[in-house]
Amino acid sequence: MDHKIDRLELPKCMDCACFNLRKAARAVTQLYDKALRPTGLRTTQFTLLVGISMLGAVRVTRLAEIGVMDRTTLTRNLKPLERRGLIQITPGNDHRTRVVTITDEGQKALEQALPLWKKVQADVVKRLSQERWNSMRADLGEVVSLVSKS
Amino acid sequence: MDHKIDRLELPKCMDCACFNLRKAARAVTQLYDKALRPTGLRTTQFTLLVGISMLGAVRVTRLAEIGVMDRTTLTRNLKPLERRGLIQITPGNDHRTRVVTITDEGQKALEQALPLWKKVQADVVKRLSQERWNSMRADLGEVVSLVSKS
DNA sequence: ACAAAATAGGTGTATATACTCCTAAGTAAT
DNA sequence: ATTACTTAGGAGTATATACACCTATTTTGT
Repeated sequence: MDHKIDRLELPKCMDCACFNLRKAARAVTQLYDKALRPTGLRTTQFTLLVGISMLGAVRVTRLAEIGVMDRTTLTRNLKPLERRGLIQITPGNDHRTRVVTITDEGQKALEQALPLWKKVQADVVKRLSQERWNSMRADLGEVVSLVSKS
Repeated sequence: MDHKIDRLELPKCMDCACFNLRKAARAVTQLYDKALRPTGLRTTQFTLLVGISMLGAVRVTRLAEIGVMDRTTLTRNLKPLERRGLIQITPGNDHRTRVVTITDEGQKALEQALPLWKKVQADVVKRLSQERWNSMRADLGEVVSLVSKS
């Protein structure tokens, strides 16, 4: 019994949107994480700190929605930040909720990380060209909204 | 001491290439994983099976390179496939190497998964439009090659 | 032939991701 | 007021990801 899959079918799978997006995400993550390494922050953590700092005080579920991230994923991603004292998680007025805020330590870490992020971001955008990155970012947004409506 | 970060600095971070790529990757992964769920395969696993099936017999490091994936990540990603008997890992002629091959079980799983993948892929491409996906895929490839040359 | 260098790969550890199932607390129906 | 429903969130489990460090094997320089 030879396989029933046509030899021409499998190469098509290299066009997989999920594979190509994940691959690109892995690649840039390595680049950004390396750039942020002196701060001890991963890019995921940096992004969370930025969001928390901007929002002031935010519920867990809301923060998860913004990142198109599962709520339970966010809970786990907050752990290392809390352990390092960069954020605080306290019960909200609605006693079901938990509110996340950034600490002074967190602000300081953010100040330290910001110039490193700016450098690697500028480098990536420059090498892609600003136009290409603009259209790419729009496309990525389209992908996200497409999935949200599923 | 009020924070020294200009109020206009943080919103710029929402343009982060890493954040936007990871976010989009999370979104599509949820879509594809859901589509493949009846097979018990995650999209990552499906992609690996496709690659292994196409390449016939491939060394661990080579397979990792193709996916722009850390070698040790691949090692761990192969584990669930091996445990389910979908692939085999055997020592190569060069006794340092390990060669990965797909099993009959793996071929069968692939046959089962292929139409489900085709459906979700076609759906995504259609909703994005073929043109947009084409340009997007080219952009993603550009990102990967950009990072590889760092 | 043998020591040094290079190569292939795995383990330990830590983070990232999400599904299923569970508890607690608020809200609505009667 | 009490029950039913809904909402917010965590815990258990499993996969995904990669860095630092380790071992084993091959290649290379002499």
